[in-house]
Amino acid sequence: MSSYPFKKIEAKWQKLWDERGDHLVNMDVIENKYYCLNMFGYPSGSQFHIGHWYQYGPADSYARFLKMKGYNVFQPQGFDAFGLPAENYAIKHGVHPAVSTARNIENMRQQLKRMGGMYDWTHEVNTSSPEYYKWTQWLFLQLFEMGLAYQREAPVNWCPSCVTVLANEQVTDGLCERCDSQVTKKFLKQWFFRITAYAEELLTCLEQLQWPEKTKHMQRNWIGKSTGSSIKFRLKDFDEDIEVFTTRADTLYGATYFVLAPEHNLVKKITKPDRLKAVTDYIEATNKKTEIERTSVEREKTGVFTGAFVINPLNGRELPVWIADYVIASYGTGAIMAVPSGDERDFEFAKKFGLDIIEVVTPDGSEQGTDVCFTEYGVVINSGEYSGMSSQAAQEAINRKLSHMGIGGRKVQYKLHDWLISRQRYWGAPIPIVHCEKCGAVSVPKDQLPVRLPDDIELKRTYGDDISPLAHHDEFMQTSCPSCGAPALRDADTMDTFVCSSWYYLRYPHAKYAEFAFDTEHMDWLPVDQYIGGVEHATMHLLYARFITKALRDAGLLKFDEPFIRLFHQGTITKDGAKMSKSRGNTVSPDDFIEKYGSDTFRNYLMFMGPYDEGGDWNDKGITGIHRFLNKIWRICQFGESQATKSDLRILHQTIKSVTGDLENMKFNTAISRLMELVNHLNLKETVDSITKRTLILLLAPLAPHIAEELWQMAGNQRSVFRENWPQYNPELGESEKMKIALQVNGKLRGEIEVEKNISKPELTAMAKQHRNMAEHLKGKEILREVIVPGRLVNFVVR
RNA sequence: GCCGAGGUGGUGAAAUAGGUAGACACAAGGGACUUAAAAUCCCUCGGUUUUUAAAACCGUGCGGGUUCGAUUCCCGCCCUCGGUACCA
Repeated sequence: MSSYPFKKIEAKWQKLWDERGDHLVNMDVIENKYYCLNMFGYPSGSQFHIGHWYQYGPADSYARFLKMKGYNVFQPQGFDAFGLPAENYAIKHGVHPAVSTARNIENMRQQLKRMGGMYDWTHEVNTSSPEYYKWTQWLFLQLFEMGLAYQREAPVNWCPSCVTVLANEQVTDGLCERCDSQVTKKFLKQWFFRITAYAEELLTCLEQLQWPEKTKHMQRNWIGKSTGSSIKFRLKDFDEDIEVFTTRADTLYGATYFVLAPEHNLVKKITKPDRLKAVTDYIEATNKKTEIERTSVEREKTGVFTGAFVINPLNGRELPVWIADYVIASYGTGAIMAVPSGDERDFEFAKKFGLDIIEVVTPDGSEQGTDVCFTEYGVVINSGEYSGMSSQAAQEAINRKLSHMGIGGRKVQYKLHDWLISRQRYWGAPIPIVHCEKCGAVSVPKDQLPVRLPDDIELKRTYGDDISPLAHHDEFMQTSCPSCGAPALRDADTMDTFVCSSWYYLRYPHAKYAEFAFDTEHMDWLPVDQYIGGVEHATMHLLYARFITKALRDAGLLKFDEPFIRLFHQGTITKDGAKMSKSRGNTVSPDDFIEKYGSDTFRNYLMFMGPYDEGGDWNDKGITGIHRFLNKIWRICQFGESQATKSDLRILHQTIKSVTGDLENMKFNTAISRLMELVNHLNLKETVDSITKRTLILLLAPLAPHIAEELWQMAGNQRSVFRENWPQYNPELGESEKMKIALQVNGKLRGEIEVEKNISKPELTAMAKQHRNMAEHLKGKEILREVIVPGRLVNFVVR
C-alpha cells in the first residue's frame, strides 16, 4: 500500500513539538483553564500495549480539541512508580527496582511521545522519587495528627504469594487481585486510614459529580449505608451486654436465637464448659477455611451452640447464643438477633438446627404459618403492644422504647471499612513512624522527611512470615525516638501505592514545588475538570482520592470538596472476548501497526472502532479504512485550487457542526465518520477551495495531530495548527433551503419528495397525494387523518 | 442470588423529546486502469418474491401491548457482559 510519508512526518513533528516547547502550558493563565487529567500509569517494562493507546490516545485528542476551542489546557503525565511488580521483577532478575523503574519510565515517556501526546513533561511526577514520597509521608503524618491514621491489630487479608497484607478492595472472590493466590486471614498490627469518618459525605457528595451513574452506583453500594437500630441484649448470668445492629427492629419479638461471628471477642468468655470443645473446633475450622470456602462455595449454613443465652429486652424471652460463620465479624457489631420468620438466612439456619420460628410480620396482619418466611414490610403481629402496627410504625415505636430504656435506638451502619495501608514490602513509601518502647508510635518530625528508602537492600522472596524487607536493614531500622531520644525502631512497613495516587493530581500544577506537597497559594488549577481512566478504580483509587481531598480540606489546605468534577471511563479492548493479559497470552502489540500505518492511523482506528466508553474486541480488519482516509486527505490537500460552491460550503458547515458536537461528547467514532463523508465528497473532484482545505485540516488536527501539522505547514502556515481557532459553524451556510420529506400511508414508507423549506402544509399534502406511488396506495381509500411532522414526513391514515 | 449496562447485516457500527433502520467503514463479488502487482476509481452488497420499469412482503434477541407510526415507550421472558457476595 503506497501511502503518505507518515514515518518522516511523525518523527519530524514529535521532535519539533519537543524543541519548540509547543506543549508547555502557561500556568499563570487561569481564566480559561482546563485541567484534563488521565489516570497515570504504572511504568511496566513491556511495550505500550493497546490498552495504553486506548486510554491515552483518544484522551489526548480530546485535550487537543479543547485547546483549539480556546481553553488553556493542562494535560500532565506521570508515573505511579511504586508497587509490587517492580519488586517482584527485582527478585526474579536481580535488578534493583529503582533501576528497572527508571528504565521503564524512560521507555514509557518515549512511547507517549511517539503516540503524539500533548503532555507538558515539565510537570511530570514520579511517586517513587524522594521529592514526591516525602510528601506522601507528610500526608500520612497529617492524617495521623488529625486522628485519621491509626494502628490496630486486626484480621487482615494476607496474600502468601505476594507476602503482604492487602486492602479489601484488592481481594476479588477471595483471591489476590494481583497474583490470584488464595487470600488467608491473619492477625497483625496494621496502619489504617479512617475513611469511614467520611462515609456519609462520600455518599452524599456523589450527587453533585458529573460521573457515570454506573460508577456512582458502585461507590454507593461499596459505602453501603443502611439505616436501622442498635439493640443491646443482656447476657444471662453475666454482667455484660451484647449489641446488635438490625434494619428490622419491627421483628424484635420474632427473635428466637442469637448469633455471634466466630471471631467475636465475647465468644470465649460466654461459652459454657460443656460446649467449649465444639466451639473451639468450630472456630478452628472456620479459620482454616479460605475466603472462597466461607462465602461462595459453601452455602450450607453451619454453626454451634455456645450454651449461653441472651434476654430479649422487650419480652424477656431467652435466646440461645450460637456462633456461625454466616455472621461477619467486620460488619455491624459481629452479632445478630436472628428472626427466622423474617430473614431467609435465619430461616434456613433455624430449619437446619430445629430452632423456633415465630411469625411477627405478615402482609395483612393475619397469620400465614411458619412454613415460609416473609421478608417484606407488612403488619406486625404477636408483638405485644406493637401488634397491629405497620412495620414502619413499629420500628419507630421500638426505637423510641429502646432509647428510653437506654439500650439502643436508631442507628446508621456502613459497609465501608477503614483503609488498611500497611504493606510488608520494600518498594513503597516508608511509613514515617518510629516505635519507641516508652513513647509508643511517634511521628518522624516533618522537617526530617523524607524517611529515605535504603538502596542497599537484598530482596528475597520471603523473610519469614510477615516481616517487611526493611525490618532486616539494621541501618534503616535503628534510630532514636524523636520524642525522648531513646533508641527506637522505625516502622518497617511501606504504604499502599494507592496512598501515592490519592493525591498526585494536587501536585501536578506545581510538580517541582519544594516547599510543600502542593502550592497552597496557587491552587486555581484545581479541581480537575475532566478525569479519564478505567472503571476498575471505581471503589479504590477514585474513592481514596475523594477521601484524601476531603481530609485535606478539613485540614484547611484545600478549598474544594471533590477532586474530579467530570469523570469518563474509556472502555476495555478485549481479545476474543477476554481481557488482554500476559498470563492469558492474548495480548496484541500495537508496534506492528504503528510500523505499517503510523501513529495517527492507529489512534484513529481505535477511536473509530466504536464508542469510547464501550471499548470492544480487537480486530485489525478495518485499519486499512482509516489509512485510506488519511491518504485521501493527503491527496486532497494537494489538489488545485477552486472556488467553493454553495453546496460545497453547506457540506463543509454540516461537517463542522457534527464534528464539533461529537468531539464535545467524546464521540470520536461518529466524528471520524462525518469527516469521512466530507472527504468522500471532496475526493470526487480534482480541485478544492482554500476554505474547505483549511477547515478540513483544522477538523482533523485533534484526531491526527502529526499529519495535520504537516498539511498545515504545507499550506503555507508558519505556526502550529494547534494555535488556531476551532472552525465555527455558520447556520446560514450550513442549512439547505430544501428538505427531504418521507411519504407514508398507514405508517409505511411509500415514497420521498424534496421540497422547499418554507412550503405550506396544504401544498405539501397536495404534492404528497400527487406522488405516483402514493396515489397508487391512496386509490379508492378514504383518508381519515393527515399526520404532518415538519421537516420529516407526511403520513396519511386511510381505510 | 441481588444490582447495573447491553443484544441492530458476513463484521465493527450509525440512528432513540417515537418519525425514511443499517450512515461511515471492513470483508465479499463484479468492472476500469496496468505487461503484472500494488495503489486508485466505478458498481453491487439485510432477507424473500417478482422483474420491462418498478414494486411488494418480512426484518433491530423472543412474546405481547400502547400508537397513524416503535430499534426507541410499557409488560413478561431469553442471552451476554460488568459490579457485588450470607452486610443482618
